[in-house]
Amino acid sequence: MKQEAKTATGAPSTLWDRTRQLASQEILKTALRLFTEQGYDQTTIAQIAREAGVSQRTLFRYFGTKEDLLGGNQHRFGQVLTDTISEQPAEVGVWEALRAGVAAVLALHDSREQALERFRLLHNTPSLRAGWLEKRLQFQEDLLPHIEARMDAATGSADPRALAVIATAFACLDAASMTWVGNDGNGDIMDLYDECLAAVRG
Amino acid sequence: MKQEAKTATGAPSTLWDRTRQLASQEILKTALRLFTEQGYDQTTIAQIAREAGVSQRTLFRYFGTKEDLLGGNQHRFGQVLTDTISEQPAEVGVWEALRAGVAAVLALHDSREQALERFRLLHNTPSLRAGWLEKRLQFQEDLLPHIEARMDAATGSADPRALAVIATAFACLDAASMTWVGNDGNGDIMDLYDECLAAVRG
DNA sequence: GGCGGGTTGGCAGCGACTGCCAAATCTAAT
DNA sequence: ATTAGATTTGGCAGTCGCTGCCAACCCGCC
Repeated sequence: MKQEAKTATGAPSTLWDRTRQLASQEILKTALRLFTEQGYDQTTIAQIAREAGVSQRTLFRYFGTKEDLLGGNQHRFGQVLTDTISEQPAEVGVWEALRAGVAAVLALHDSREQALERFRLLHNTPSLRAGWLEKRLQFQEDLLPHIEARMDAATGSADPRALAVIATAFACLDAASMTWVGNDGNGDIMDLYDECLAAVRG
Repeated sequence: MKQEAKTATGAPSTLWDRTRQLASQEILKTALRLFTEQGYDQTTIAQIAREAGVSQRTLFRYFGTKEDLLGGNQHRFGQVLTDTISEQPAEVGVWEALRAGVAAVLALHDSREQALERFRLLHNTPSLRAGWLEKRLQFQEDLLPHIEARMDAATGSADPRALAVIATAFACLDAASMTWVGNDGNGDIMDLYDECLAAVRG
């Protein structure tokens, strides 16, 4: 296992890796199809593996958990988030920096339809929501030092303010996306996000 | 199992229910002890059942999931929250009403030590955190109409503001309790909560 | 052709959780 | 007291997500 040349594109070199990637995509596609067709909880790993033409064991080697099959490369979300925020010029305020990060993450989706589909699945499946929220917690933790640096906050643990600001940003994103889904994808999420923040910061 | 008992007049009357309640408490106590002793994930249902003197099957009949063993009254949290908030006089603002609800819920814990113990378990065990967050989502949903009524918000789903306010309150509670745990229970959570809210609302 | 490193698949097993069924128990009526 | 009826309990098997282990396999390389 050697992952070099990440980020898609170009030459995956060895034919081997190409096969791997193909299998990976096939699994992902099958999983997403079954999830939307019959629901997340009603779809078993065994079924996905069978229809994708791999063994269960191999499926688990590609994707460690069932949640990972949702495709979202959710770990990339965190990467993009922290990267975008840390790239903001120093004089940019915390709220603006966070807004930029949120926008960058939202821009990751291929299409509005795909985003809506995923969001809907996420919001309507309790077991998925839980996992997502947990991942969000990880993001918050990763973001902490960057935000603390932008405030006059000490990095000690006695100051909850940076954490509160981050959590609030996520809370607004949550409220916005939930409303967005409820509206069947009409309107712009970022507008809703701004509206939420305005309501909170009065 | 037991015999005799004509204690006339308890509110719960039937000796039967009393036995049930006893068993329930025994299970809860055993579970909490084992959780703090060896960690949540390292404790199996089989072990709890064995040490509590009931069958696995019965344990699952009392508490539907392992998470429920953490302190059964989490569903009461939601009750107290919504009750407290809806009891606030109409002229009280949303933030104040939410603050009252948070304070009421925090007052539910028997002691500071117990609260700290539970919070620590919650914050340090990923699987537990996820479940807790999901329950919080339910609370948010239950709270929505009450908060919307206090704002000029329409009850339609197009307005994310009420949701954002609620989610922000929870976010601040999160940040506060996390900091509190990090500080080994020193200080008052409500002070931290106020600090968080101040940082967010400028 | 043969070799070594990474990959695959199957199998057994764990832990949470559920359905089913029979035995033990409590409650109420005879 | 002795029934009958409604509950509760425990055990057993089975599902589902997930992991460890091991043999078979496929690749590029000598």
